[in-house]
Amino acid sequence: MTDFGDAGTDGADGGPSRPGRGGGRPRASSRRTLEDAASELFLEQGYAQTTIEHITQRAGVGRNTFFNYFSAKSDLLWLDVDETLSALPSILDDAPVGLPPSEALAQVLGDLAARHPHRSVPIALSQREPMATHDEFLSAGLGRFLRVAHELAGFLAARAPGVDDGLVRAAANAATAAAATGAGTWALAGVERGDLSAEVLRAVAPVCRGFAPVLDPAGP
Amino acid sequence: MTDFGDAGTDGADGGPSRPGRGGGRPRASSRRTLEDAASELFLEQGYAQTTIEHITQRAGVGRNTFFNYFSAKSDLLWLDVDETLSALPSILDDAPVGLPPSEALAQVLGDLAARHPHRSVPIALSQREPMATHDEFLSAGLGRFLRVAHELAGFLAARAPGVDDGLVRAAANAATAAAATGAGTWALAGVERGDLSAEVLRAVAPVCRGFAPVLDPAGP
DNA sequence: GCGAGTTTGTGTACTCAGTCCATAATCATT
DNA sequence: AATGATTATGGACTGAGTACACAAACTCGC
Repeated sequence: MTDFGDAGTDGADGGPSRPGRGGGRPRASSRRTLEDAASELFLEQGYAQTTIEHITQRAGVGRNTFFNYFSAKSDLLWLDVDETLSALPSILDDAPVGLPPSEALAQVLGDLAARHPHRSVPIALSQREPMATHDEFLSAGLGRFLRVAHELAGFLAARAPGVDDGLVRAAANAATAAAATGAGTWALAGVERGDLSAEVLRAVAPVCRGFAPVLDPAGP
Repeated sequence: MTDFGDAGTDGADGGPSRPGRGGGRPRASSRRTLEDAASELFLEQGYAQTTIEHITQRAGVGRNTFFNYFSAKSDLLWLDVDETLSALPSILDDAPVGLPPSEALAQVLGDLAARHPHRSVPIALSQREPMATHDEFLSAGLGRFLRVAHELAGFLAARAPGVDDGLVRAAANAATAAAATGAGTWALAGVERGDLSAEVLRAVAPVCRGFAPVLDPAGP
């Protein structure tokens, strides 16, 4: 359950707090090493069969070091997703102010999807069959879902003042659910998947259309 | 992670499989006892501080008996919710066939909410502050969300043949998210909350309106 | 160089959820 | 009774996550 705000757009760091960089023992370049070891092991034997000890052994570090870089095993399932999601705040800032809220909502989610690296399907989904609907997968997924929805709700509340708070949150949650659905169908579409952004927009558009009369100030 | 199909509309049983009832050691009426013990303890000391051993000790049964009735500690957070959700299949069956799919979707969710006992706020939400966004809460919540959404998607797919499967799932997921949002605001609305069904419909209606042009056969 | 402060790595020990398995208890049926 | 089915229970185990103390490695000021 990392904060997904620390994934960094460049792959430089992440992991323990490194505020001013004032000295101290240097990292053993462990985070990337751990990610790679975990990816290998998940491919070889599956997520459930891979223990944290396995991962740290292959990475050549102690077991506790794992928790210096990740707060849960399930974080490993969403590595690329977290990096993409970390861009959400800046995308929200960049959204043009002239746009009606319902359209801005769709555009923001489309832009976020466009930022995702092509062909990068999260391990969570490649490991979906063996783990079915098991707890870690679900917990980690909903945690991310709620964070996105919460940020969107704040965005909408600022752009659509005066609108009932319950409806704002309903719009944010429904849009997030639709976006996640679109991303899911894209990820599971096999080798020749199309554009992630297009798929997300296709799923989100009806939701935004439906909430337009509620969110937007005055219809045309 | 019980199947939430076994909660039974009458409070009779639930727990281990009891297909034909052909004899065998009778239950020590433990399920209800466990529920009560857990509720007391959660109120007294909070969810996180209450271990399964505490619950079973107060209930006067062995620790393993707990897992005869619940598959996870987090099941205790959603007791009434599970009972309400178990009515979904029959509600789906009873939905009038003449209705356009988008309207049937809204009606089904409203009917489901209407079935929920008044004033019954799930423990999950009363324990929300102390446990914040902790894993068990999230995992259990998303599991239930996905089951509802999956059933709705099947319902919609049958009622709206020919519609793209991705859009059907997007509609089901978005509607479920909106419904859950409505239920959440209702539950957190304090002492004088209004009608759950009305709150759910208010949140779901825009989603269904938005998906109407996609789902319904031929607009007027 | 040398110590002070800081950050990361790591070993030990612990709690607790959840699983597995063997066995005892209690019923209905024959 | 003997049998079969079902539930209760105890013991042993795995593995995630936490807490804590301490060692290792670096920077900076002196």
